[in-house]
Amino acid sequence: MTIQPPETATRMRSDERRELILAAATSVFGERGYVGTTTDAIARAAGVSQPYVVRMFGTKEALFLEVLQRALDRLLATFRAAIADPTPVAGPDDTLGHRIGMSYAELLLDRGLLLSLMHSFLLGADPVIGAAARAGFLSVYRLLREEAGFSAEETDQFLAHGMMMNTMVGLRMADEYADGDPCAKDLLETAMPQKLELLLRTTAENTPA
Amino acid sequence: MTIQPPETATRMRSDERRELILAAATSVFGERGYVGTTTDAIARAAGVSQPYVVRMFGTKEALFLEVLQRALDRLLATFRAAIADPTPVAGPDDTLGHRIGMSYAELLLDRGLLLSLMHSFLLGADPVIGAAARAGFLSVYRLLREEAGFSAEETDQFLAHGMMMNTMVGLRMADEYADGDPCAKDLLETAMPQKLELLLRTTAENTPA
DNA sequence: GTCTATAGGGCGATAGAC
DNA sequence: GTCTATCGCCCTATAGAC
Repeated sequence: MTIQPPETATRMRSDERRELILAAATSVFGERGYVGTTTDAIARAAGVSQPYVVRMFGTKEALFLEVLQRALDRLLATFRAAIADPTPVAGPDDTLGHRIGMSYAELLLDRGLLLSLMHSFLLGADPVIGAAARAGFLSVYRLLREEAGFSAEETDQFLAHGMMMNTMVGLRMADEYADGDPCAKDLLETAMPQKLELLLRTTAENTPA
Repeated sequence: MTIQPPETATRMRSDERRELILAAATSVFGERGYVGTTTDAIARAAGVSQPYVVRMFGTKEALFLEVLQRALDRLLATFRAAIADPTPVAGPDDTLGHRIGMSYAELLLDRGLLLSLMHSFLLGADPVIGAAARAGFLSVYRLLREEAGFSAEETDQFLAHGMMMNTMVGLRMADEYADGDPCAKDLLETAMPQKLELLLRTTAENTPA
């Protein structure tokens, strides 16, 4: 009883593996979507065997649901931090909307997080994933209304531009920008002001598809 | 030479079948996405055999690309008609943005059209589909800027709310609305003013998944 | 032109060794 | 706890009859 039970060390390791797999799954799900992702691709990205991934989470669907829940928790926590943080952001626009918007854009750095959510938003017809996705979206809506104090119109503006940003990321529109397309340049500079640099950084890392 | 060649009658029929399959494919792709859709599901929806679908379009990918192209052509034509149409719409808001926005919402009646496009917008990592999706999105952007005369900011607003609407449809958020969720009610009434009735009509038809 | 039958490959999940 | 091996299913695409 004086020493830790022997399982502790291994369980620690197991938890780390779990986090590693969840991170890999978030990335791959974000890139290829729920159906387009194979448990083998996740396993390779995490450096483990495919059956191990399935064993640890039961099913591919359960794994995706956990990725969604983590992404949502992270998103809500980020917004709450932005609401609570009294530090003003750089630049002339220091509204709460802008602060939360910038914190949203920073989530781009977590590879696949916003895209995994976005993919779930198109799976509303799926009885399990669709229900989770709707509940998740509504919880974000509620936070903005009730905790950030946004009006219905402000919330709509905020969410619409969030969906636009997710779409730009999903489209890999930054590739056109990098190729010098002037149209893509206008589009991205207007759709993601002050966030474009962040996007381009993320894209460079994600190049090896 | 006085009579039509005998192929004509059958070719007519073949074209009708082709349109039938394209309509079915648009619906199913919109509902389940590119990867989640089986050629067999499309075939059943169109009342033909699965190999016939593949034979007619070569591959599932080629079929999806044709669905995308048709959807895009339809979208661009709809916008051009709204720009050219001098008839004012009902209600106090008779800006060009509102007219085009309403014409966009009417595309909801074509089952799966906007959702098939939206699904392609998340497949930017796919070398073939991603390239087509980016080009398609940019062609819409160009039309709004050059033909509708929108500023960069107006275009951003328009597109952002379009993506928001697509997301609401993909999420089946109207189901929550129908279940009486007050949060979903606020959300939808603000995100899709004057278009909600249109959405609810579409959803009712799409109930059998 | 449209079908039935089926090949061929890939995927999620299970069994079982270590 | 993690692996290798493998089952069984499903899906795209092809072959070939009518």
